Amino acid sequence: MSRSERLCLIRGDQGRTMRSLLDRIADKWVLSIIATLHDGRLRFTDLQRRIPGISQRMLSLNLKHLERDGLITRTVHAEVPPRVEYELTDLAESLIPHAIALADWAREHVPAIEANRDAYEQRR
Amino acid sequence: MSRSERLCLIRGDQGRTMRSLLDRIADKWVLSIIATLHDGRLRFTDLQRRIPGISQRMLSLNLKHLERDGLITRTVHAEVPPRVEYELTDLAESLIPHAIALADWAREHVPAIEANRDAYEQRR
DNA sequence: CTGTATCCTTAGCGATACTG
DNA sequence: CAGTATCGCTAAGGATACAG
Repeated sequence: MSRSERLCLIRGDQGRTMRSLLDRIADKWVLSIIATLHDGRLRFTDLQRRIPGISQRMLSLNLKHLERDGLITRTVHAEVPPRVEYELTDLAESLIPHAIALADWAREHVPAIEANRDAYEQRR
Repeated sequence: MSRSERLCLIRGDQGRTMRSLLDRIADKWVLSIIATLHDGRLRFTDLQRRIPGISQRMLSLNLKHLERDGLITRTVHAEVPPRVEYELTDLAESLIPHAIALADWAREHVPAIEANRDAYEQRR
């Protein structure tokens, strides 16, 4: 498949698929949650402690969305007090290399972007 | 650099850089603009015509942001009527392979995600 | 042709309080 | 412990009108 054919997926009506993905992973907290769960299975409170700044509400909402999309599993243990554990699915794992690739690009190039931005602000 | 070190860039305070990138490229229209400009230099109206649904306001705003960040160049030709052309910088070009990689992942896996979502909605 | 300004509605999200 | 419910603020974004 040609480069431009593959690019087509990014835009127009064909871009629905790509948008669907971006809408999911670009949420403010989603990548933090996925990266944190990459360490292994964790329960609600552990996640909240490991992700500084996230509210209970946002953690709950995002976990539900990720579960709905099949990116994490939610396991309830029949205990008192309740214990609920979250874990990445293979689907989510397969996304991690791409996240890392993007992170690498960011590490290399974002400083240049921020320099451009600062210079731009100076000029006005 | 280890996998978990590279993942660290995604979360917590170290994640500023990654967020900065995501905040840019995950905007509703940014990837469409970049993909469209990948065909070559284009002027304002051409861009608007090739990106269905984008409003004049959003195109203008996004182009300004992308220029500010050094991802596109803006060239004004001294003519009447005015002609302004936009073009990707090398910085933006270096991002394209990653966008394509993500698009490929989306093409392969988003159908599964949407199937999961539908099944989930059925259950409730 | 290439934008900017203004208005307005909606979506995201944090804070807080409450529940099984 | 693991959430849900409610409220209120803010910012994103579309529509429209206007301007250089």
